[in-house]
Amino acid sequence: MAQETAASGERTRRTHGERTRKEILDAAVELARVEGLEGLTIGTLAEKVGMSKGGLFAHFGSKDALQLATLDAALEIFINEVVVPAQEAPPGLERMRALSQSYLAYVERRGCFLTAAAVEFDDRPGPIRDRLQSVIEARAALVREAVEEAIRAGELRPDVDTEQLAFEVVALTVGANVEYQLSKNPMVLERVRKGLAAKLAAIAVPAKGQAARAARRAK
Amino acid sequence: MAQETAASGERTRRTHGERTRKEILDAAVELARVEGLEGLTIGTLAEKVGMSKGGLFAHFGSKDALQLATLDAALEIFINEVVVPAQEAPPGLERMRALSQSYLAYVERRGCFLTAAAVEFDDRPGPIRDRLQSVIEARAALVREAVEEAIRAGELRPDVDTEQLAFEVVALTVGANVEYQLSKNPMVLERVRKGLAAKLAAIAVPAKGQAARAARRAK
DNA sequence: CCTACCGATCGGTAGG
DNA sequence: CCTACCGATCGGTAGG
Repeated sequence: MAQETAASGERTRRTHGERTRKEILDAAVELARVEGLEGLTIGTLAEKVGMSKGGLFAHFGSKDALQLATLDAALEIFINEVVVPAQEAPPGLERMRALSQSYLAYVERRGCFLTAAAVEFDDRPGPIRDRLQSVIEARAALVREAVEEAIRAGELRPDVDTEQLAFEVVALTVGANVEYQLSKNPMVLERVRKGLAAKLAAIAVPAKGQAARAARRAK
Repeated sequence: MAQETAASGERTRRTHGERTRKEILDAAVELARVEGLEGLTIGTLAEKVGMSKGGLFAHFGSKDALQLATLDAALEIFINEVVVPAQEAPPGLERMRALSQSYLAYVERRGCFLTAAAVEFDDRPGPIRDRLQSVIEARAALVREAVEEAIRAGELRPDVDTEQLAFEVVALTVGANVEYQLSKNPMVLERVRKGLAAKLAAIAVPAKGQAARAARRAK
């Protein structure tokens, strides 16, 4: 999925250009993580990658384009570190758990760029806000799918409110991210894990012996 | 609690100075809600309140001081709109519900300034970050107290993990705030309310008839 | 990709 | 509280 061999004729030139762009965007993501996408500055970024302002500017054409490209680069990291690893887990309950685990590991390593950008741009109409809205909707859909798979697989009760559960899982982890970034208290991460585990256990279809009782209780 | 009659001798002059400062800070909070505390600018703020840059600057002495004063003004609003109304509810489970309700109403009206500032400053060491950390700790303590009161009043099971429950309530509402600010989808607020209600119901000491069964189940 | 520049705005100062 | 100013930096342009 990741490997795609290009015709080697043009390779050198294009590879160079794309590497430069990638290096710029890696630095931009790192800078924006601290300063925000609005605080991201062409001058500071140029200095960080050892390039002139004009030279760097030529890569993007406007600050808006730089911000969008930076957001996309951050989303690529999100996908690589959160979504892809979870996709390797079997669909259903296990994938739900894998998604939460990989998200929390990502939060612990670098903080959730998506959350930071959403809070920064929720009052700034424009292409960045639009993109964030659709990405956040896509994330919710991803979790909903995992919930639906778990129901189809008979791992979660069929009467589970899919949207509601997906919402709670996302909100809990996002809220934990906010608190963790400020406090860096590892207990925060432990508490989300514990809370999520308890929540899933409470609505899981119980194993063998308890099944009859559970069915009666659920009516 | 809100009314305090001052000696009327100096009233005019002092009242004027404080009203000006209050007007400035009200405008600052409004501006910072959109632009962030870092995006808050002395020039823009001066223009908004119809004052010269120099004149406004003299009120605070530095941008840092202006940011801190703005944060404090926003916290005062938070206390007035979220904490105080909930304090009028009887301690325990009802106060927990009142806290969530007033917080969600505040979120619906204006968005949570605390969350926005926390996300903006979680990577910026300094007095603002320090203040945010202590305020967020104070908020957690407030919720924990309400949980403990509910346990003492016999409304929640005595084996409830106080810290864990307080964490989950706060994280869920904060996560919902993030999503709501971006989507403005009223369903988000409904889902938090539903999620919180279900969570509390699940650990509440059940009324009369169910008490024995619940006790056996909890073991 | 560079240098050299533009007008605008930044936080802050001085003098009144 | 004002005017007038400071050096630095902003996003962006031009010409190479």
